[in-house]
Amino acid sequence: MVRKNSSRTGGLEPASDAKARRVPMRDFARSLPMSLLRAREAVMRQFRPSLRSHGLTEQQWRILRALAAVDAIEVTELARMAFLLGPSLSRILRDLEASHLIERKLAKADLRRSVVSISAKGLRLIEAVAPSSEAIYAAITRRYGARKLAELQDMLHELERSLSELRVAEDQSAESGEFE
Amino acid sequence: MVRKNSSRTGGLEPASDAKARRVPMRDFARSLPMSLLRAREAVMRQFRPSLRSHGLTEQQWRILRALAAVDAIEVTELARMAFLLGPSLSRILRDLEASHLIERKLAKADLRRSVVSISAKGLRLIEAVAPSSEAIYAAITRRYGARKLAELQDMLHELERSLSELRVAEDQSAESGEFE
DNA sequence: GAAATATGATTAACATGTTAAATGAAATCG
DNA sequence: CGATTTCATTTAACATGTTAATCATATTTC
Repeated sequence: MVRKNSSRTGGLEPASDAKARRVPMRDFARSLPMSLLRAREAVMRQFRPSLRSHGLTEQQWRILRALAAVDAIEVTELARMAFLLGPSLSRILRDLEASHLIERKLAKADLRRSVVSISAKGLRLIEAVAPSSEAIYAAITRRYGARKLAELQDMLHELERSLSELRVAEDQSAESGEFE
Repeated sequence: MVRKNSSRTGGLEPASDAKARRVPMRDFARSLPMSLLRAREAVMRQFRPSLRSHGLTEQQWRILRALAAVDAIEVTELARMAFLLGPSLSRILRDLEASHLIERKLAKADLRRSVVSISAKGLRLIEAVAPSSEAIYAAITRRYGARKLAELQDMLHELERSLSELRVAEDQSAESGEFE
């Protein structure tokens, strides 16, 4: 029910032929991943200039904010909080530490782990950025509507929750395709 | 109204102090950007293994699908369609061309522009990937609910639309903060 | 129509995403 | 307790995101 038309057009001149859509599928531009990507980009476009004017990337800001919410935290837990993969986090922590925005020390009980915390300098930076960040968030909320925004967040969390129960289909080719 | 507590804690031992939150702000993990990021990641986690088994990245797949929907298209328009920045697109097109999945030629009327189209090999690849891709999308729709999914997409598009009218505040520090 | 300006596309440089492999330390097994 | 396995983190390698700069071609201006 998917393989619409097997238009094997042979080796034709690609631009001087029919202008009709070849493999339509589910109108690509309106797919869920694209909708989510575009919406997130529309939001981040509002924040990036402010962060950038303070020399911060989006991810660095996420880490500093996560650290500001706790006293100290292990790297793995920080990755979960800031929703970053280990390798990204590892690099960013190295740079933030070099900038003296965070501090790091080994866990006494387990030398594999290290514990990260924000520095006084990092806190000052957060306090410098927070006002414009809050103002932007408030402007977005005003524009879109606080009620609708809360509803959207609920639906996003529910999407995330329901997909967490869906096992990913690894080698689809070897399975019959039906799961449940 | 933002600068909650200016807890300039001096040069203290960062881990042996209070465990209370220092700069709470808007509970960071539930911010709109994080919600959108997490939701999108939950969705893409379903698709990536299938794409990967065909040697495709998410972005390469977006480009091929966009190209499959048209006969030929200029690079700038393709960037708009696939929602990619010029530099990313430029690199990916170079690689896709080297793999003979796309074809490229100069526009006769304007030698600055080039026109891209999908190749027969590219079409075959799409037809090979589409079934599992459609199956995954169908599974997501079943799980979350078709009605709710459509509603979510509407809300995302409305968010994107309403933010497009919000001018970004460049140098917040130099402005009085109110816009409208 | 030559100089200045604007535009389409690419390249450069640096940061992050993504998967695999490596490294070092802790836990487990025999 | 020594070998194996597991675990936390980092490094490696490659692809993309992001902004600035470059390059070639078009357009505009005088």
